[in-house]
Amino acid sequence: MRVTIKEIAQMAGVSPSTVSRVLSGSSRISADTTERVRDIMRRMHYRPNQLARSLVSRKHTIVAVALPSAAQTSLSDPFFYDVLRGISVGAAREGYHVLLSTGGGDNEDDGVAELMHGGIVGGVILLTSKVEDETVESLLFHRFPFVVLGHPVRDGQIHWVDNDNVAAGQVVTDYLLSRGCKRVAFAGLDPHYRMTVDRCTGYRLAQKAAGFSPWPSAFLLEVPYGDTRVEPSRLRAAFAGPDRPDAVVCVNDLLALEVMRELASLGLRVPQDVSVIGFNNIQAGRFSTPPLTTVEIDAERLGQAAFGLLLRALNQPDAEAAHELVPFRIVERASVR
Amino acid sequence: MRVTIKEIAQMAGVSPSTVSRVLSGSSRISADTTERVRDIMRRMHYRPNQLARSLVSRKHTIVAVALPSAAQTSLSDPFFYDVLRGISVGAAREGYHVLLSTGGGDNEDDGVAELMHGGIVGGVILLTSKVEDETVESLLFHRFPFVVLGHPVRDGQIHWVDNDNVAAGQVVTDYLLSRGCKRVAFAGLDPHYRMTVDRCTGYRLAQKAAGFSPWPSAFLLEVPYGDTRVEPSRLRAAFAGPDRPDAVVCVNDLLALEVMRELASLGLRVPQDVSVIGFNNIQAGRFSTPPLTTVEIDAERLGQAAFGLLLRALNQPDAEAAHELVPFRIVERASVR
DNA sequence: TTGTAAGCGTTATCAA
DNA sequence: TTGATAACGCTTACAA
Repeated sequence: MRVTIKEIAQMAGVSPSTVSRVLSGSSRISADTTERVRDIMRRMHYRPNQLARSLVSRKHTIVAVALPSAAQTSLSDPFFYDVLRGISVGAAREGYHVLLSTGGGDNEDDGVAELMHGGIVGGVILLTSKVEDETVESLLFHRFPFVVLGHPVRDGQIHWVDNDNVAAGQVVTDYLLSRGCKRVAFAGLDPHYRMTVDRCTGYRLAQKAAGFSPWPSAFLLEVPYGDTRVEPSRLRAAFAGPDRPDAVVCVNDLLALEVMRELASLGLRVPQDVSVIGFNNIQAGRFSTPPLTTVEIDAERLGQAAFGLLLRALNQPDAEAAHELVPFRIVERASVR
Repeated sequence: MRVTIKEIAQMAGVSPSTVSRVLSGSSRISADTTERVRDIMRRMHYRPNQLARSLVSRKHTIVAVALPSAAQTSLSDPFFYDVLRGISVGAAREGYHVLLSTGGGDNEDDGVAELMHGGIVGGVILLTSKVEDETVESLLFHRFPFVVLGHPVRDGQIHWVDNDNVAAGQVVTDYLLSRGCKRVAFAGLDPHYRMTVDRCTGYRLAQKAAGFSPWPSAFLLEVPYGDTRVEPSRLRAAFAGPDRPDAVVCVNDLLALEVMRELASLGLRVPQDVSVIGFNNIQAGRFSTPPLTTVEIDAERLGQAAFGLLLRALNQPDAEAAHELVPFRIVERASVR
């Protein structure tokens, strides 16, 4: 049997409420009793029962992280782990616990609804890359604290953290151009996913700003989100003639790695013939040949920032929605000439 | 305000206990009321408060995963992600939630103690690779359900899952020998970590069984657990003379990748001059040059198995300690000749 | 088949 | 500065 507040009270010869006050550091308790109670708590290895505690106080010490419904997908993307680490670090520092929610198996809304009404957690961080309106609407309706990781489409009164993906797309393209590339392709656009759209927008802005006449439409390689490779025939087509691209911006590292592989099989050398750059700075990019130049988006910091905003939302439920942009930086390796 | 069991009861014109019985699917309730109550619950989007529920029933719907104290370390090893995925998948299927515990920052025992006495979780899976006796003793003493992932030193009455690391070391070495390697080195032994010791034992057994006279002691490269590379000078020494190894078994992939890199800088070709094999099958191994031959230890399945055992421990607290060995297999790529 | 009442371990509101 | 007492939302004997 676990030791409870009552037993501590009895042993100390005080009432449970006094013990509770000691626990919460209430000032209006004599130093004497405080001392005595503290001592007994230590000796008995007493820990307050968090369940009982939050049941009555309505303060929660757990926050949930909602992963995209397909646990299989999300938990194999290193990106999510870095984010998760950031969240746990932030949470641990503030005495919070992190609950993993993989979407319950059924639909995602259901998983989040369960979290909201289940009473276990006080708030939730949505990692789901394609935030479904229904989920967000429902969260808002119930005034349940949440933060979205990734710039949502409807970004009115909601907390979110993200990189500035437009800027990132632009910076990356500028970088390529500054290294002498003249014809830059873009791989990985999926119109349904804002992140890919934003990076592509940046790419276009950079191109325009540099005064290039539009590149062939074959340079824009769409890839359904989550797919790890460009359809080979389309890639080959884009890189066929003499007017082929001399660089590719890839929307994530995994895609970039596969593109490099495909390029090699076409007899094109990276970076001599084609420069390649990715996003996310995954571990595998350090070991490829050549090592992949990429953008460090600082997923861990994204996670920490997300937790930070959630904490704020928890403490000041009526504060205005906040946003946070986490800086990124290019990691120069050898896949760009 | 969240809808509670009382309101449902009132709306249905029954008592709270009746609603509770409907909730738990008690048989002794008329089909009529069951129907009516169910209907109202649906319409009101009612969800039982898990906190209140487990407070009184002493049944928990959350299990914890205790990561090694240094969250930084563990959450950057892909192995842990795969394990985590396995655990969440298993948990989700059984209606459980997974709580991440990064060890609270201070010492690890403290984190686990918090979990035990905090009343939030019903059991814990220890991922901590170097299980500290104190933690385990304390868990046992309090009869708190737990499962260790990794074969613990003192494996008496405790649940654990693991690969058969001795067998794995043996199979891997046999594989190398069968491909014509004659002088096999071993990198990554750390006497404090059973996993590395076991794999090394297998390596030795295979060597002996194949009838080789003992290889030079320089072939045994110790590396502190967690370190990602062999000390370069020692590696160079081992691969100096004409009697250098023609193969290396590396205790994990990251180490193998770094060894390959180092070997290249010594002017040795993989696999023509030296064959390299790793463990864990991390993503980066697919993209190295040459792609890394490795052992798939099925971390995800380890995770699922761990949850399975924990579930059993939760339901039958007095059952005997169970162990489970998860099969492994060699993933043949190009780093072995 | 259903209701009443007690209690899970804590906090919070009154009084004292 | 402290102590009763009533919740929090639920389950579960014990009655009816």
